[in-house]
Amino acid sequence: MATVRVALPVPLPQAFDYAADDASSADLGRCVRVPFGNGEKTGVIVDLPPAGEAHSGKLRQVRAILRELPPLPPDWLRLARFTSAYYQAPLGEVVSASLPPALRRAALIPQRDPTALWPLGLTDAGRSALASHGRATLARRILQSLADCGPQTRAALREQFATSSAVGRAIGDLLAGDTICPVAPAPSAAPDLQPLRPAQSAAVYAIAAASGGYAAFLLYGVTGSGKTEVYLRLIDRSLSRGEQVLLLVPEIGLTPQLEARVAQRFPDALVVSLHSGQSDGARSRGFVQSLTGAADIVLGTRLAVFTPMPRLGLIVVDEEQDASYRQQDGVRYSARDLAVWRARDRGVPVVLGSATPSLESWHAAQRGRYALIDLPERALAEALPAVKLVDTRRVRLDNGLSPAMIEALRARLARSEQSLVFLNRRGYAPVLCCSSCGWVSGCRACSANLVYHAADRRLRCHHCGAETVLPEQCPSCGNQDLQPFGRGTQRLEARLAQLFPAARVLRVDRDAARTPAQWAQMLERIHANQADILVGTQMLAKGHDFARLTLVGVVGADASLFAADFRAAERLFAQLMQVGGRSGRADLPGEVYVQTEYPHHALYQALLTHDYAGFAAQQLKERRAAGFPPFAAHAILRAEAGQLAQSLDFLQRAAAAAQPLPETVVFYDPVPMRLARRANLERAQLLIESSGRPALQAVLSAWLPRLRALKAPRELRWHIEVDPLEL
DNA sequence: AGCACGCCGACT
DNA sequence: GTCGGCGTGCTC
Repeated sequence: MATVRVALPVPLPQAFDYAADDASSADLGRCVRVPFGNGEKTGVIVDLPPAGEAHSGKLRQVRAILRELPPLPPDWLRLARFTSAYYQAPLGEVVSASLPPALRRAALIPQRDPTALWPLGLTDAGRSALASHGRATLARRILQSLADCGPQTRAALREQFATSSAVGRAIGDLLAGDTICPVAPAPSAAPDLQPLRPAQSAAVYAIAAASGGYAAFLLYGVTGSGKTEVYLRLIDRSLSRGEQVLLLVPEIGLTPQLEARVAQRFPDALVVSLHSGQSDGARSRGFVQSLTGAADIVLGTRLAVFTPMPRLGLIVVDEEQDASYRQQDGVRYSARDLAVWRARDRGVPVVLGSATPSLESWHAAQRGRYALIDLPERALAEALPAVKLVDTRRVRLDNGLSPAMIEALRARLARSEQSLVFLNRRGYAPVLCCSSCGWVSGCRACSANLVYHAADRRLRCHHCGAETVLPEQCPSCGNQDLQPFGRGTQRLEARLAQLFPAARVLRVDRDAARTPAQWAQMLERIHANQADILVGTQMLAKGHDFARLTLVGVVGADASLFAADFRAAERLFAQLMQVGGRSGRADLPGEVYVQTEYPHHALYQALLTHDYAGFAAQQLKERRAAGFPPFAAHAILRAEAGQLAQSLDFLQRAAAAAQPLPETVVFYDPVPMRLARRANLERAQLLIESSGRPALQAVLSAWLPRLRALKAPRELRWHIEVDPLEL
C-alpha cells in the first residue's frame, strides 16, 4: 500500500500523508482529492514517502487521483518548493495559488493521453487536409494536445471525432492518414536579423548565441528603442526550435496591443493569455494547454510565472522594474525574481527588459551576473523628447500650473497637437479644510484624509473606500466656508477647461476609466484625436503610443523627492522617464515640462539628459553607503490588530523569539507603519536586515515555526514579506 | 483557514 | 430548560 504526500491549500507549513493503494511514482505532481477534517480538498501529490518516513498516525484514504490530466512536471514542483522556502509560505498555499481556480476545485477539463508532451507538426498532406476544412488553427491546437498517442488511442479518437463537428471530422481525417509527424527541433535556427537596426541585431544575436543553457540578460532600451521587436525575434527563434516561450508583462489589460501583436506575428502558434481577470474556464484551458505542451507562447501577468511548460525554452520579463510583478497578498512573491530562478533551474535564457531597470537588476548587470544589452537609440531615428525643468520657486502658479506650462499647452492647441498633464493624484483635492476652526476631512477608519471628489460631490478615502457626501458646513464648528486644499486631477481638469474653453480636456484616471469598457472608449477617443489635453495619472504612463502627443507636463513630482522610502527616487525617475516617453512620435518631436522647486536636484538633472546610467550610479552609491538593497537583504514582519499596542507587543515578542541571532542579521525595533491605521486596523512592522541572503534565509526559516507558535489575540493578523519593495 | 468542541447569557 | 456567543485546538 503506497503513501502519497499531499500539499493542501491550508495555512499550515506541512504537507499531509494519505494512503493510496494504486499510487505509483507516475502520480507525482498529480492533483488529488482527499478527505480533510470533515470536508474534502484538492491538493497536489508532492512526494511519495517511503513507509518509514510517512506520518506515523493513522492515514486516511485518498478519494481520487485525477489522472485525466498530465501530472505537474518535476520542475514545476521545484519552483513551488523554492517559492515556499524563499518567501516563507506554506507549500500548499503556493501550490493552490499557482493552480487556476477551476483546477483547484478539481473541475477538470477532460484531456486525452496525458503522456503527450511532444510538439507535433503536420505533413503537407495534413496541412492541406486541415486547410480544406477551414479551421486549421483550432484543429491544430486540439491535435497538439493529442500528440504522441498510440495507434489504438488514435483509432478511438477517430471514431469519437468522426461523429462530431467539422473540426472533429478534420481531425478524424488527419488521424486516419499519415499526416502527423514529430517536429524535429531545427538544429541551426539562426536568428532572423532582417529589417532590424544594428543594435537590435546585436541584441538578438547575443541572446540567441547563449541558448542551450541558463543565461540572464538585461535588455536596456528607452521607449521606442525596439525592445518588443527583439522579444519577437527571440520568440520566433524559440518557436522554430520547437520550444515554448513564457512572456511576462506587468498588466495585460494595459497592453492589449502586445497580445494582438504577438498573435498576429505568430499566426501558426498557439498563444495563451493568463491573468487574473480571465474567466475560470479560459484560465484552466490555458494552463492545461501549457501543461500538455500544446501552447507555444504563454503571455501573462505575474501569476503566469507558475505555468507548467514542458518545452520551455525562453523567458522574457517585460518592464522588469514594474511593481506589478509583486504579489501583494497571500503568497508574497516577486514574479520577476522567480522567473530568473526558474530560468536557471530549467537551464534556459531569461531576458529582463526595461528602459529604467530596477537598481537590483542594474547592479546585477554591473557585476556581471546579468549580461547587459544596450539598445541605445530610438528605432525610428527620432530624438528623445527634450526635457525642460520649470523652476516654480519664483513664479505665480495658477492652480498648480506655471505660466510656462500654460504657454506650452496653448502652443500645442494652436498646432492641433495633443498634450498630457501628468499628476499622480486623483480626486479634486486631497483634503477639505475648515477656514475657521481648522477641521480637516479625516477618515474615521484610517490615519489618512478623505479626498474631495468634485465630480460627484463626495469625500472618499483612497485607502479603505469609505465615502460620505460633501458636508454643507464644517462638522466641527458649523462654518460654511470649507476649502479644498491641494490639487488632484479633477481640479486640474476643471481649471484647464476654464483656461482653454475651446479645448477638449479629457481626464484619464481610475475614477474616469473604472471599467475596461470605459478605458477602451477613452483610448479610442484619444487615438481618434477627439481630445486636446489629457489629464492623467499612472494609467496613462504605461505602454501607450499616441501619435499626436507632443507635450508631457509633469505637476507635483516634488512630493516623492524627499519621501521617507529609500526607493521613492528610483520609482519617480522611472515614472518620469516612462511618462516622458509618451511625448514625441514619428515626425513630431516631443517635449517634457517638469515643474519643480528643486531644479538642481540630481534626479532632475539626470532626467534632463535622459541619463539613467548616471542616476543609477548615484543611487547605488547612496545605497551602498547606507547599507540598503541591493547591498543588503530585507524582510519585514507586519502585524495588524484593533489596538496598536497589540500589534507592537506581538512584534516585540516575535523579535525576542528570534534570539539568538548571528551578527550579520539585525532586527530593528517594531514601529507603527507609515499609514498606521487602515480600515480600523492598527498596523506595525519589524524590519529585518542582513548583509546577505543566505544568512537572512537561515534566520527566517528557523524563526517561522517559533513565530507560528506565539500566542496572539485572535483578530491579530501577521505576515512576512521577503525582499519588500516598500518599507 | 475552516470547523469542530466547549462552557456561559436571553429566549420558546 | 435550549439556542448560540466566539475562545481554543486540530486537520495526515
